[in-house]
Amino acid sequence: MSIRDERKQQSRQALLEAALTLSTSGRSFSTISLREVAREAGLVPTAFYRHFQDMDELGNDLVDQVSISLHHLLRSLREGYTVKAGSKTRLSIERFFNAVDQSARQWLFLIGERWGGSSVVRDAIAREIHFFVDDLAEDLKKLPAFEHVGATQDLQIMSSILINMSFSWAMTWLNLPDKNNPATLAEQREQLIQNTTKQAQLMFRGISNWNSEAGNKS
Amino acid sequence: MSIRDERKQQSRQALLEAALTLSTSGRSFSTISLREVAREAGLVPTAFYRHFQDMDELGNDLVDQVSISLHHLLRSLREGYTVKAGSKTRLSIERFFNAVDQSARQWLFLIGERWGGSSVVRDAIAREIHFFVDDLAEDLKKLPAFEHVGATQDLQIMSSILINMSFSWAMTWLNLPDKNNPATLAEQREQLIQNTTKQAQLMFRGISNWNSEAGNKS
DNA sequence: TGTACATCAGTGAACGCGCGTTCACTGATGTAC
DNA sequence: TGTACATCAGTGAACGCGCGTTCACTGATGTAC
Repeated sequence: MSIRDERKQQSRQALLEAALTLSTSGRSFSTISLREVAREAGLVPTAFYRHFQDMDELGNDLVDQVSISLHHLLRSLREGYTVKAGSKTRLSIERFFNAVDQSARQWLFLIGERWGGSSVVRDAIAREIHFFVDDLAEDLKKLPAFEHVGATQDLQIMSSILINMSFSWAMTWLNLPDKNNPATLAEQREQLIQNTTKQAQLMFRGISNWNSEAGNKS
Repeated sequence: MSIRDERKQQSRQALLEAALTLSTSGRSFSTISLREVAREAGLVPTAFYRHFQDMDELGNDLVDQVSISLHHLLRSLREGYTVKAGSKTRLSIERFFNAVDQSARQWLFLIGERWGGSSVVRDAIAREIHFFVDDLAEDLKKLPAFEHVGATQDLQIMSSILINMSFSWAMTWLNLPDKNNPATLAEQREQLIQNTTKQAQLMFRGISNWNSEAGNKS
């Protein structure tokens, strides 16, 4: 890549970074302006147009980039899990929250903008979440704990629950340090880890008692 | 109430309605302007200030109003459930989606703004969801299916899962009629009802195999 | 009941501001010979 | 290798627009007597 192309990519990346930071600092993607993004990236507003047609295009590309990064993260989390199968649920939850902390802005963006004010971003995220679910279902199929789940469709359903629950967990975790804390952050975190662990165990109990043929009771 | 007060309340309500409609028509609360809300309500922008100090105050009051309406709806749904205990899960899910359709704007607002761009609205919604969870936990305690769940904290956890899942279900349901539909709306709905029913059954299997003392396996 | 004054929801003009977008430009980097 | 021209990321001035907010106002409704 030529010097010129390299610098162009740097500016482009600076714009994407700026947009990600601004949309996850208490505001949302649809409330930030093109001029703000350019300013934060250290560029003049008009330079924005050398990289994106408008904020919609940047939003779409940002969803792609954030999704790739979270996809890799989830994949490595799961590989750790497969290798150490039989390890305690709590440990997996702790690993998950640790990963969430390391990619906090990405999680805040993806979950916060899932039902956000930009239809372009919403659609792009829906697409990516669909991939996440498919990919997880594919992996679950290989786990011993899921052997008894016959129907592929049932795996998809479980995968979809897990993804949705993990989004709730991540967002709750990331929103802990607000409120007029009755407890310290460490105490609140310990409490949430325990709650989340129980939620996950509840799920796995449901799964281990699953029967793909007759699932129409109660 | 005097004629003047009555008319004032009508205008106030028109502003709240306008804000609710505008923030659930593909955009979000933080992207709509005070002037738009006034326009939609049939008022001049300056009249807005006779009712609310600013959009934050309107947002806060809107969360209150929407929460009350959904609270009543959920309560009546649950009463129907308690009376007809033992009825099929699928029927409950169908009743739920029916209720969601009837209060579509309220659901879209509450779930969409839960992680939205306005911090005032986000905080107000967090508060209300906390009430929802407490209230549901209180009700679960009375159901035969939950008798064996000893710890009050465990009931809170189950309640919190159910609330979060029902939000996912509602949002998925309300977003069905988009996408480049490979199937008709009716087919997509039938599919979603089946999936959601299975998800609920999975949950209840986890619950009926729950043991409050030792929940630390797997 | 009728009159005289007070209240106050809604009006309309005006303001300064940040916005998205256009345009002609500059000067460093790339390319052809 | 050196020169002459082309490319194009980034600049800076300018535009028209909708915004939130102020202010003095109007006229229907409420209140006191």
